[in-house]
Amino acid sequence: MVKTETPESRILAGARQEFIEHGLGGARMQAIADRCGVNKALLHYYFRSKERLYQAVLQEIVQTMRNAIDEQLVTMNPGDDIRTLLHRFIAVYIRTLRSNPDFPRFMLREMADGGTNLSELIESVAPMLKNIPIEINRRLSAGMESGRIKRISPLHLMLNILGMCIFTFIARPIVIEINKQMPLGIEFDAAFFDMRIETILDMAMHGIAADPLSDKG
Amino acid sequence: MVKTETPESRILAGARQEFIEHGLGGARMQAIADRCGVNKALLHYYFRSKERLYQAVLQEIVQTMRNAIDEQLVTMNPGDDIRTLLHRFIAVYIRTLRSNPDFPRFMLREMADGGTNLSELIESVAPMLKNIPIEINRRLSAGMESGRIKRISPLHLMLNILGMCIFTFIARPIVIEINKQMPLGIEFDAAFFDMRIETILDMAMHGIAADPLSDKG
DNA sequence: ATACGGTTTTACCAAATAGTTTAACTGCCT
DNA sequence: AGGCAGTTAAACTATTTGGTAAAACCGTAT
Repeated sequence: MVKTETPESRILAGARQEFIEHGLGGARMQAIADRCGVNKALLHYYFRSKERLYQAVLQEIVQTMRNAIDEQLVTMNPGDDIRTLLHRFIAVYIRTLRSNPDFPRFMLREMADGGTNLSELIESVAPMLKNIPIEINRRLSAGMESGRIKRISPLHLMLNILGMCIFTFIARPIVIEINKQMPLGIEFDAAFFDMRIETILDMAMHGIAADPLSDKG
Repeated sequence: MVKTETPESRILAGARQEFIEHGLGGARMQAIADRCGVNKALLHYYFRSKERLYQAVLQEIVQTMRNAIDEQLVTMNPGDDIRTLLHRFIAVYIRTLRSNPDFPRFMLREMADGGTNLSELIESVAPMLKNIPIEINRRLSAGMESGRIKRISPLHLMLNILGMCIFTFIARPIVIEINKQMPLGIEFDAAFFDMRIETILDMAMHGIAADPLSDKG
């Protein structure tokens, strides 16, 4: 008799949607209640206040992301070369965000609001922002010394890679809108995201390789 | 006797700040009035409602961006090669956003809110999203046929370049926060943004050059 | 049946807030 | 002085909304 759908979980689900769509300030408790077909009083019964409910939702999302990423990271082997590392890194990002398409929107709003929970969010993304870059940086340093990899600021490299990954999802509504105005036949399907991974990896690898072209002074 | 500071302009300035910091829903008319040392009634005297005031602010921001970009674009010459075009494109983006650091924040919130005004925003950014890419695409096609440039989807290329440019500003609060937790001596100064332009251009150019490395099947 | 936890219903409170109104004030022009 | 546009002050309305209170409802286990 395992209840797969407790009132709490239903409320959390409804609240998550509402918060994602309208943010903390814009969300309405009544709307949340309506979403999950539950009485407004029950929201306060389970979660003391709107603020606490929001925190619960935040925690849930962060936890989901953390798990998804950790799950993928265990496949990362210290013996892998830089290309494999970057590939894994990029794939983790794209795939995890793809299966949690709400996360970027949620995070963007948090950031736009000045994000009181920003540091918490950052900490939750620490595995991505710290551990992996450190591992990658080690390969980079080695590569630089051996001359196979060009001197590049790790920060800039990370900004570039993360930007290419995350912007994919940020631009989604824009691309869809443009697609409406002048159809380009763009679909956000599995193939698209796989192509994204390959393209980003390719650009990153060529970007860090020691100058194969001599179009720079 | 030119009034450089009309009541309207003062109100718009105050409103812009308030809307940027708290969004349409979060902004308070009283707070706007306080910001510019003006009576609340005057807000309604000049701008009928909160919604209209917001629209006015939106228009102002969009116009500012459009002007800044147009201004830079006139320097773009059809005879320029792909590298020059990309450099100009990237520089316009970085520099324009840098001198209007509020814009990304404002736009992100608009997008997070589902952006009723999104299509308008997109149209305003059309010169960047359409005209230039078209010009660049022409060079790309020519380069691809001649074999100097590798086959790459223009959409993916644009997502990559725009991502690297825009994420610079999106990540700003994150980088600052991380810098607090473990100081890396990162400054968002002119040198940093110039370096950003060079790095992005470099990565983009190497990314599109016909395979100089053979690390791909 | 009955006692109980979870749930609903309904009504209500208190605070915040957009917007209105009206009278008074202020500087400027004639 | 008198008038006028711009501006302020302050009280007020109407509405929304988070949160509370209390009574009733309902299924279930004892």
